[in-house]
Order: sequence, then structure tokens, then C-alpha cells
Amino acid sequence: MDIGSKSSSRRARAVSPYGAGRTSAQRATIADAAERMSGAFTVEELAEAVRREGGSAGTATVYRAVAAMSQTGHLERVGDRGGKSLYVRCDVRAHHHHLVCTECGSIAETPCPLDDAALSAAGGEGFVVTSHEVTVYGLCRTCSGSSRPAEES
Amino acid sequence: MDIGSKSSSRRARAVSPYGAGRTSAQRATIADAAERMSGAFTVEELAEAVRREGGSAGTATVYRAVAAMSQTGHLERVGDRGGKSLYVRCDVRAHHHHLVCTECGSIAETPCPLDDAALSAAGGEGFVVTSHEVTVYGLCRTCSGSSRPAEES
DNA sequence: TTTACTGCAAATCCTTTGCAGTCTG
DNA sequence: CAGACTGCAAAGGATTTGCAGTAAA
Repeated sequence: MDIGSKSSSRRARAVSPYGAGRTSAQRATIADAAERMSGAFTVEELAEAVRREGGSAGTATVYRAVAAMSQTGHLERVGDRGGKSLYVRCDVRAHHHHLVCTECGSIAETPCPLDDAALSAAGGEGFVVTSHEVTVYGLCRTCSGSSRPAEES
Repeated sequence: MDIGSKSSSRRARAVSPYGAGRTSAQRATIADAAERMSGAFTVEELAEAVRREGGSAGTATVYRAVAAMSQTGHLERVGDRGGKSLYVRCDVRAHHHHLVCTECGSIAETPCPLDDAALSAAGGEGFVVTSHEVTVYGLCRTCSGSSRPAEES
């Protein structure tokens, strides 16, 4: 999100493997770690994963890498957990959205359920739709199977 | 959002006028100011609006009021601008989503473009859909009229 | 050689919290 | 009266930034 400084994803030159301008060991390891993460993760968790993989990267570096990868679409921010931003790795190629399990936090991709007609209809008269975001919350297969679907504050 | 500390919008008892437990002058003024805000606003902007209306309310109070109103659905967080959370006043009664103008930041409501079928289809096998969020970005009537409709997702 | 990327630590700064006093119900 | 709500100021804590050093191109 971040309204006001909307993403205008103009792409002029081919992006580097991981969205970075240069290929440093850290950026590569960070991208790799992100690739292996299952579900959503915080920057902090990603940093831990990097170290676990044997790499080293300061907090600032991870933050900067995440920012870079978010800009190229390799990563996407999908909300927050306890004040920390949550990100998920994305398949840059296809337009898709996310299924978020409110029980365990796992995230899965889902094809876009909206077509152009639905979108322009949503926009209505005078509103030019340029992009959209859809997030579906619920219980993943695992969570819906074992825990009671109860839920009430 | 805030995955992990879900939102279960089940309401048990009738809510007070503005979602507060008690009706203090501040809460009333804050709710009023929110009512008058056009588009999205930050807590800080809401506080300014309150003072402009002649009321007084400390920052902490406004934050607490916003939190309370968010919980009752009178306010909804719709992203952030420069690190500050953005909120919009909502019509509590109907299920709807938001149209966000990426040019001026104004926000409008739009009916939900998804039906149950589309939702369960999105969830697919094993995922139990409990709620969802849709945000449509584009240019509002005003902005699309005067500025070039460039940009593509 | 140029300059993007790193790291560390200091700095930012939005948001939350502790507490004592005030006011609603 | 009980306990919600306020305000002020002091945390709290995620994210950013300055700077000098290192390495990719």
C-alpha cells in the first residue's frame, strides 16, 4: 500500500536476478532465503533465515534488500503482525492474490477472481481502475481440519 | 489486517453511538471530526481536525478513540502514508470495499464485487474462507479528468 | 575507477503505556 | 461510587539513515 506514493511500476530496463542493481553475496543469500520461506515472514525472520543458511547480513542490509525486492515485485507486503511488516515471496510473472490463514498465518496464492468487467463495474462512472488488491482470509486445510471452526471474539 | 490477532467481527451487544463505552466530549468530537473527513486520514490529521472544530484531545486520546472505533467498524485502516496509518470512516451497515485514488488519495466505497461462489472458488479445496478484503486503485473522476490516464499495473 | 552495497550505530518517530485526576452512568 | 476516559510525558520498537569501507562492473 502506501497511498500517495503509489507504485507506478514503470519498468525500463531488465531487472537483475533478484531485483538488485548489483549481485552481492548478501543480496543473493537474502533472495534465496526469501525463496525458501514458507508463508509470510517479517524482515527479522528473514534475517534469521539468512544466518541459518550460513550467510551474514546486518539488519539494515536486509531491510534495504527487502525494499529493493518489493519494488521489483519479488516480494510483497501483506499486512503486519504485531507491528512488524509481513512479506511474502511472489511469482512476478502472474497476476494473483493471497489466501491468508488467520490461524497459522500461512499464505497461499490464488488466481484473481475479478475480471475486467467486474473491475470497471466496481469503479463505476468516472473512476478509472488501474490496479487492485484482493486478500482472502480463512482457515487453511490444516487448520480447518483439526481445530474447531469456532471463532467469536 | 494484523494477521494473527484476527478481527472476528461478531458483535454481541448494541454498540454505543460512536463505538465507545462511554460518551465523553472528546470521543464525540473525534467521531464527529472523523465523520466530516473526506477521504483517508491519519490519526494526526484527525487530531488536527478535532482542534479545528474547537475540541481538544491529546494524541493518546485520539489514538485510543481511533482504536475503539476501528474495533466497532466505524473506522477502517486502509494502508499507510509515509509510515502513518491511514483510516477511513465506514458505513458499518453494509459490506463494502474501497476505491482509492492514487492521485489525490481520496477514497470512495464500492459494493463487494465478489459473490460466495467466487470466494469459495478462490479458496479452493480445503481452505475455508471467512472474510476478504478488496481494494481498487485508480483515478477518481476529478483526477482522471484532468491528468493523463497513463500508468498500467 | 566508479559507485552500489554493507555494517554498525545513532537517530527517527509513529504508537503504546503508566499514572493520577476527572467525569459518565 | 465504580470504572471509563483523559492528558502528559516517558517509554517502546520497527525502520531509516549517515558514513566509511569493500567489492561488483
